[in-house]
Amino acid sequence: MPYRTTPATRARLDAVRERIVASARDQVAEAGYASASVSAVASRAGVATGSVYRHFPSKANLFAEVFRRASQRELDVVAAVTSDESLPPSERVAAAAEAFARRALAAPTMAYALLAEPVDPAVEAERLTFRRGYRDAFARVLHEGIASGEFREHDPEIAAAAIVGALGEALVGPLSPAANGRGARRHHEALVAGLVQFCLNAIATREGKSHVGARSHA
Amino acid sequence: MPYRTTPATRARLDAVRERIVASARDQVAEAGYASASVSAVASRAGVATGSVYRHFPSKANLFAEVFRRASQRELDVVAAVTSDESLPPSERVAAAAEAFARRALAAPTMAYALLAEPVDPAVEAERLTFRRGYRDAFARVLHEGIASGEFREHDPEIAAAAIVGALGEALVGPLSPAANGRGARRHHEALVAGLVQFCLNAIATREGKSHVGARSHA
DNA sequence: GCAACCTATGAATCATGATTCACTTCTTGC
DNA sequence: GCAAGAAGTGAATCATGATTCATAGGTTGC
Repeated sequence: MPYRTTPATRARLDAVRERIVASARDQVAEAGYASASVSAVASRAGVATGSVYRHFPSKANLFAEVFRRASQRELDVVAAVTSDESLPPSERVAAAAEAFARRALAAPTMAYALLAEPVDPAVEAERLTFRRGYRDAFARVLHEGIASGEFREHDPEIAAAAIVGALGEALVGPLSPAANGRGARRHHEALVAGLVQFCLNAIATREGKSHVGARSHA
Repeated sequence: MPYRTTPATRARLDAVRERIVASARDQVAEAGYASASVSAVASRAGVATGSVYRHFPSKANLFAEVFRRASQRELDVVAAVTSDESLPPSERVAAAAEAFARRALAAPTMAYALLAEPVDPAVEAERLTFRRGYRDAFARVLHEGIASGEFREHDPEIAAAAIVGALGEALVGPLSPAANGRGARRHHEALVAGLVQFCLNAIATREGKSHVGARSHA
């Protein structure tokens, strides 16, 4: 048997695969999904177009992984906040909304791609999965808050979906490619504060303290 | 001058154009934008593929018109409600949210196409225009409600965008092609009521009456 | 009926970009 | 160094679906 892949080769292969994923991610982060053709990604990664297909069965598959990883990172942040038992539910909701918005505004092209840019159906499926993840994360803390009396009676699933939608929609304007350079820090601060307030108002009972803190989760 | 288009010919031409628009609309309403190829629309309208191009410079242009008309009808309903001076602001918001949700649920495939399905950039632009329209309609009534003290102090633009997003996101699940046949009337009623309540809570001051009426705007 | 000149047709063409594949270039174990 | 086989290459191929265009069929005014 004159050839058998050695661990060293395996490692090099893995590194190339990783470089392709990173290149795809960077391409999306810099210029959006629309700009991310297979050959653009390949040449950015320093490999030939065809080589991409030695590591991924299809473009859709590659980008599903790219989106999955990027979305997971975002979801992890939000989920960590919503399940932080050291805080009362209302503060968790506020901090999670704030983290979501702040991080999106800090990486607008990527956020737009993850949230709203037209993508392959397979990638869209990935997106839907994470939307549900956000919904679930919010739904859990809403449930707790209702049980503790801190939040009004309501269907946590519906309210959670509404919160996710409210955050997404209010951010898509500022994030969209059309809104380039217009976003002064000033606007962003008001936007974040307004969104946090909106979410809290929608769910908290009256006496809820109106947290608009500046805890950073970026 | 042996030929000059007569009014009769003009009328026939206009009728064909209209039939093409209607066919395109019906195709989207029945099977979504993805199914609406130029030839599908043409054959549904009973004309040849090429004939479509005698009335529209491009597919994007045709569908921009289709989306514009359909969206305008929806927006008109919502705007009529939000500007109905015979009602207090909170009831206008509630009725508008309810109308939006109910109408979307009544025509799910079309609603999904108008709200969330991937479309041509030119059509997407049309969609954004109408999103802004909804936002403006809500923003106006929010502004009034704030002035009258019925609503909390807040930035009407941000809250309006959040309301539009909340409605859209919470509806997209039930509307999406994946959610076929699952939607019992029962669920829909709870969803509509939940959404109306969410929107009202988000903006009204505490003493606001919690309207969950069944006024039909379908 | 006829010249002039629209309108309709739908198969062929184009454009885009993903995917393939015949070939070249490494790696490995001996 | 060499044979066996893996990995890399990138130009050619494919797929999809919008768009064009040479041709056929209608209208109009006289």
